[in-house]
Amino acid sequence: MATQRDVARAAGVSLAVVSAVVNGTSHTRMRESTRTRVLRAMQQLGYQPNHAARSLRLNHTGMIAMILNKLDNPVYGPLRQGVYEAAAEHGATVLLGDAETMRSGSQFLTRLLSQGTVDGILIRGEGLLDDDVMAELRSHPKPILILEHAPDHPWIDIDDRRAGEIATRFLVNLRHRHIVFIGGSGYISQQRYLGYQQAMDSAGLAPAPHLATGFGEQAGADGLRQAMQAATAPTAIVVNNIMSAVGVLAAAHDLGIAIPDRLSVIGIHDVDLMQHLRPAVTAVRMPMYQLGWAGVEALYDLIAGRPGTGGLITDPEPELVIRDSATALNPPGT
Amino acid sequence: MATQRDVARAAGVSLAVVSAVVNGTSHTRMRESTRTRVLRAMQQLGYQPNHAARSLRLNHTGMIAMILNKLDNPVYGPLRQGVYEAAAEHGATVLLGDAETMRSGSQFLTRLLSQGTVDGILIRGEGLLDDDVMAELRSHPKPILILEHAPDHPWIDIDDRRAGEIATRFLVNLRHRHIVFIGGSGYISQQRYLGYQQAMDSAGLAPAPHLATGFGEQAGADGLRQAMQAATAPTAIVVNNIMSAVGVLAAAHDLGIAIPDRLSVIGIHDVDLMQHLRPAVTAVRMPMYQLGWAGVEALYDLIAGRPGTGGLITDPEPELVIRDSATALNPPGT
DNA sequence: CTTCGGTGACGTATCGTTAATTCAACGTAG
DNA sequence: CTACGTTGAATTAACGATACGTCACCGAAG
Repeated sequence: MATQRDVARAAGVSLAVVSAVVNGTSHTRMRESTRTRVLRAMQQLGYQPNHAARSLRLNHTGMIAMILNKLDNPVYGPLRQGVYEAAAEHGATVLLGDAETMRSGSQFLTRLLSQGTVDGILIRGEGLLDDDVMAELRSHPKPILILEHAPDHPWIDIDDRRAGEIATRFLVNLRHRHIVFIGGSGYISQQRYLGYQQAMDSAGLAPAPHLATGFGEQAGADGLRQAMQAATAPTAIVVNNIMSAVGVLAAAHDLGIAIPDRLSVIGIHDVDLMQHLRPAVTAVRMPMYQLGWAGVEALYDLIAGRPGTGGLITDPEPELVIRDSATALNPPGT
Repeated sequence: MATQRDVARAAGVSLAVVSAVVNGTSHTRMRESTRTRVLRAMQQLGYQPNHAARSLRLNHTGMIAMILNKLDNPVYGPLRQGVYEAAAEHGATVLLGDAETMRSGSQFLTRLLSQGTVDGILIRGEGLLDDDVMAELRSHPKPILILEHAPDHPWIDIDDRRAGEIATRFLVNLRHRHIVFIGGSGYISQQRYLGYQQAMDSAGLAPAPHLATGFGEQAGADGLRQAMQAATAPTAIVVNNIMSAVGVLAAAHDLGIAIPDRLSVIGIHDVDLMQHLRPAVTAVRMPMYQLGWAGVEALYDLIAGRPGTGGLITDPEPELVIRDSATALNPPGT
C-alpha cells in the first residue's frame, strides 16, 4: 500500500509537501503546478492516508462512540440518524455499542478505554450499565456525555416528564377517570410517571401506582394483566415503552378487551410500526433526532473544552400523534 | 495520560519490558518480581495502551466493519449478535454502518477506505450499495466478505430459496391452491420467490407472478391490495419481508379480510414481534445468528490469507415456526 | 552592492508501540 | 582460569503522518 513517502518520491517532492497537499495546510506553501503533480501521483498510486498514523500524531481519531441500552429498539432509529448526521458534520464516524454486551472486560469496553480509539463517548441507558463499567468509563480521559438526565455528568435529555403529562392530559380530556400508567424501570420511566401523576393531580384524579413491569412486548402484556386485576378496571392506559404497547395490544386481544371501545391506549415514543398496528396506536412523538444531533454538538463542545450546552430539550416539544387506539369515554350522545 | 514510557520510568525498567508485560511476549523475559513491579506501576498511573500507536506498529486494528442495508430491521438483531460474539472471540470490535448513509464521499466510507481503520469488511445488502461505492470499496486492500450470494467476491449466505420453499410447501400441505408471493427487490427476494415457484411447481400448482413491492410495512400493505385484485383471490400469502407482514396484517384488517380464516399468511424471517402480533404470525426462522458468526470466521480466514470457507449455510436449516396466522383451507370436516 | 522580505520547499523530531538486536552479568563445564 | 550458554533486561529502528524550524532563491528597496 502506498504511503506518503511513495507519493513524495513519485512526485519528486518531499514528505512535507505531500502532507500539506493532503491537509491543505497553509504552513507549507507550494506552486499550483506542484500541487497538481502531487495530486496526480496520489491518484496513480491509489494513495489512502493511514488513519492510525494520523490518529497517533494528531491525538484525535475522528470517531465517537455511542452506547445504547438496546440497539434493536426502533425508537433509536431517529436518534442514530441525528447522531450520524451531526457527527458527519464534524468529520467524525460513530462506533455503536450495546449496553447489554458492555460487561467489564468486554471487547468493546476495552477498546473504548484504550487511548486513541475515540474522541468522546455518548451514552443512553446509563442506569443499565454496571457500576463498575461506569467507573471504568469515568476514568477515560476523553469526554463522556449522557443522553439522559445525570446528576454528576454532563448530560442532555428529552422532556420525559412532559411526555407523560401530555399523554395523560389527552386521556383526561377524553373524560377518562381511571387511568393507569404501565412503566418500566429506571429514571426515564420514573420521569414519565411523574408527568402522569402531575396531570392526574391537576385534574383532581387519583394516580394509580407505577406498574413497573420492565421493557418490551412481554412487559406490556404483563402490565395490562396486572392493571385489569384492580378493583375498578381502568378505562385508559398510558404505556411507557413503545414496544410494550405492542404487548398491551396483544394481551387486550387475548383477554377480549376491545381497543379503543373498552380501553384507550396511548404510548410514549412514536415509531413507524405504531401506524401499522391495528388499531393504529396513538402516541407521543419525542424529538429523538434532535436529541442525537444536540448530543453530538454538546459532546464536541466538551471535546473542545467548552462548557457544553446540555440540559433538557424543550424545542420541539413532545408531540401528540392521534390515531385510533384512544377514544372519548362518554361521547356527548350518552 | 500515562504512556509506556511513564510506566517504564516509574517501574525503573525499559520500555521493552513494559511492552512485554502488556503483551505477554515471551521474547523479552523477566523476573516475576520485575513483572509485578511493572504491573503495579501501570495500575498506579492508570496506564491504558494507545490504540492508534499499536495499530500503526502492528498494521492491524482489531476492528472490523459491518455494513447493513437497514440497521433498524429487527431481523438483524441476531446477525449482529453473532457477529459481535464471534468478533470478540477474535479480540475484535465491530464498526457498524448503514448502507443508506454510505454515499460516495460519506464520512463512513472515507473512514473505511483509509488505511489502518479496520482489518476487514462485512457487507449485507450489497445490491443496495451504489456501484461507485462498491468500486471504491473493492480498491480497499483489506478483505471484504459479502453476507449474501455474490458472483465475484467471497461470500456466505443463508438458504433463502429453501426458506421460500418451506413456507410455500407448508401452505400447500394446508391444502391451499391459490398462493401468492409478496416480495421485495433484489437477489434475496428473488431467491425466495424461486423457492416458492419450486414448491408450487412440484405441487402441480401455477405460481403467481412475483409481487415486488419493496420493503417494510407499507410494501406489505401494497402487496396485499394488489394480490386481492386478482381474478381469483388468493387464500394464502407468503410474505418475503417480516416487516411487510405487519403491513399485510394491517391491510387485511382494513379490507375486512379475516386472518387466518379467509387468508393464511406466512412470513420469512422470524423476530420477537411476530409472536406479539394478533394473530401471531407463522414464520420461517432463518439462521441469522449463525450467518453472523460464520461470516466473521470466514472474514478472518481471508484476513489470515486462507481461502475462506464461504457458501450457503445449510445447518441449521430454515425452521418453520407455526403460530396463528395460517390455517388449513378445507378442514377434513367439510 | 548589500539587505530584506516573501515564496516554495525540504529535513527531521515526534506521537506510543513493538520486535529485533545487543549487552551485561552470572554460573558452569572443560 | 577461560570459554560459553543462559538469563534478564536495555537500546534502538521502524510504523506513517504532521508541523516546526530551516533554507535557498529571487526580486526589490536602500
